[in-house]
Formats: sequence, structure tokens, C-alpha cells
Amino acid sequence: MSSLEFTLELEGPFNLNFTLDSGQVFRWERRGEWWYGVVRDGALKVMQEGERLRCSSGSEAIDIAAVTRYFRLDEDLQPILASIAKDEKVTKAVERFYGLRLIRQDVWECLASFLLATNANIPRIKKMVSAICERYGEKSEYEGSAFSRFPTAASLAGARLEDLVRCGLGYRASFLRRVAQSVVDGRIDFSQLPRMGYEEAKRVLLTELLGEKVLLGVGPKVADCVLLFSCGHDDAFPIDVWIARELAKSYGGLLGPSLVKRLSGETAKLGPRDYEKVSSGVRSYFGQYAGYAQQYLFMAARESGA
DNA sequence: TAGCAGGAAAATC
DNA sequence: GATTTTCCTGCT
Repeated sequence: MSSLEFTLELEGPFNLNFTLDSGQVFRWERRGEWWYGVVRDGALKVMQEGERLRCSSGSEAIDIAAVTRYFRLDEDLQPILASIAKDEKVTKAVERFYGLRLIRQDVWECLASFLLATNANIPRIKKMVSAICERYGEKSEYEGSAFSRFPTAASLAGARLEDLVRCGLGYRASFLRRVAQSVVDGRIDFSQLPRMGYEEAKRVLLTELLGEKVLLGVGPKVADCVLLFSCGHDDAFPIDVWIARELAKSYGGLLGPSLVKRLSGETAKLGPRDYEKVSSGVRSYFGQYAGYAQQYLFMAARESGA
């Protein structure tokens, strides 16, 4: 297998470490100065040196264009960050994690990964994802050692439930397999989602997933993650427990007293109706790049909470 | 709509 | 070493 080495000259703000350690993606592993990951079907290692991004990929297909697209380096981050700096809270988060970018990841990988994220923390999510990749992903070689691609929907649809459970998925195993079967059966069409507006894309995603009235394990939060991290809907605003607590703490005026009270409880839980209410509130507040605000606030909340 | 279960691992005490 | 929490969803 041939490998490809190249260096990107970074034009705008970019911080590789923040970007890969922000809970958007679960397969990147840091070894020394390099980050090792899998983009599409090829291995890739990247390292940032100031204004440069050094890359080495195990596949001809993973070239400058592919890396630029993956990290969205052709988009100007500066005006986006300026547009979300609506208050001191988010402005401080932007300053602290300056250069964090949203990644354009594969839709199927994104959906499957966040489906596994329920009731789990990030280290555990990484373990589960890694386990199904090793068990079901196609193997290739890079730098003399094997790496696994993310499993195809077909390979997971045909998996034995007990084998998935053995990967540490627990009750998530049946959710994942059923979603995989839906993809294989053509009940879910990802290709049109980026072209639609946020509202329509979300409705279509949830309808296609839920239309068959089977237990699928994909609700509004997972849908928002898919729309934001893999469909280019930058106005999507996934609300997880960290963000919910942050909103209750610092954005009470936006939510109203009753929601603040509910979110301030021990478990910051939102029903579907409240989720949409909070979601539309923050989306109109932060604007068309609300998803970036979410990602910066998430990082800030996680740092201060830990 | 509010309450609860779900499996297992990490974080916390 | 026990308890609590964990980037949530579906059922009752």
C-alpha cells in the first residue's frame, strides 16, 4: 500500500487538539505529537505545527482535498465565531478554545456513534466504537500495523446480537442493529439531508427512523448531532446534559423560569417537547451558526465541570 | 407528562 | 469498595 505525505498551510484559525478532543468524533487517538485516525476508508495521521498541518495518509484517496473537506479548512472560521459571540459566556468559551472547528464526518458513522452515546461517557463511547470497528470493520494496514474501518451498515445488520453485546454495547446493541437494518433496507436516505433546511432535514431524519414504529434509539439529540456533525447544518444545537446545565446556569432569561427550574435539578432531563422549546430558543438566539456556539459551550462546560 | 429502566464503565466519595 | 454519574430514548 502506498502512502501519501503532504502539508497544509492553514489560512484561518485552527486548533487540531481542541477539534479532535471535543466529543464530535470518537476514533482519533493521540500518540505523541501525532493524531491517528481513519477518514473515509483510509488511515490518516495529522500533526499541527503552528500554521501548518502535517499529514500522512495510507491511501491515495485521502489527499489535501479530502483533509481540507474533513476539517472544513476551506471555510472562514473568523466571521462564524464573531457571529456567535452574543454574550460574555460564549465569548469567553470562544477565546478559551479558539480554533476549534466542526468536522464533516461520515453520516453513517456519526449516526451509529451517537446512537451508542446514551448513558455513556466519552471514554466509554470510544471503547464501544473501537470494539465494533475491530470486530466488524474491514481491516487494512498502515505503518505496519492493522487498522479497522468503521463497520458498514450491512455488516452490523448481519451481526449476532450477543456478539454486539460482547462489544460492551449493552441494551444499545439492538438499537444499533435495527438502525443498520433500516439503512440496508433503504428506509433511510442520507443523501438529501444536507440539501434541506434544518427543520425539514430533522423531520425527515426522525420520520424515516421512526416511521416503521420500531424501537430505534434515535431521538432529537442524536438527530441534532447527525445534522450538525455530518450534514453541514450548522444551526443544529444538540442539547446534552452538559449543555442543558450550562443553559440553566447562564441563559435563564432565554429559557424562562420553569425550564430553568427543571434543568437545575439533579438530572437535567428534557422531555421531547421541552427539548424542542429550548432548541428553538437557543437557535434563534445564536443564529445560523448556533452549532458552533454549542460546541464551544460544551467544551467550556466540560472543563469547568471536571 | 412525569417517572422509570436500561447495562456497564468511569468518576467520585 | 460502594455509590453516583454518565453527550438519552422509549415505554408506561
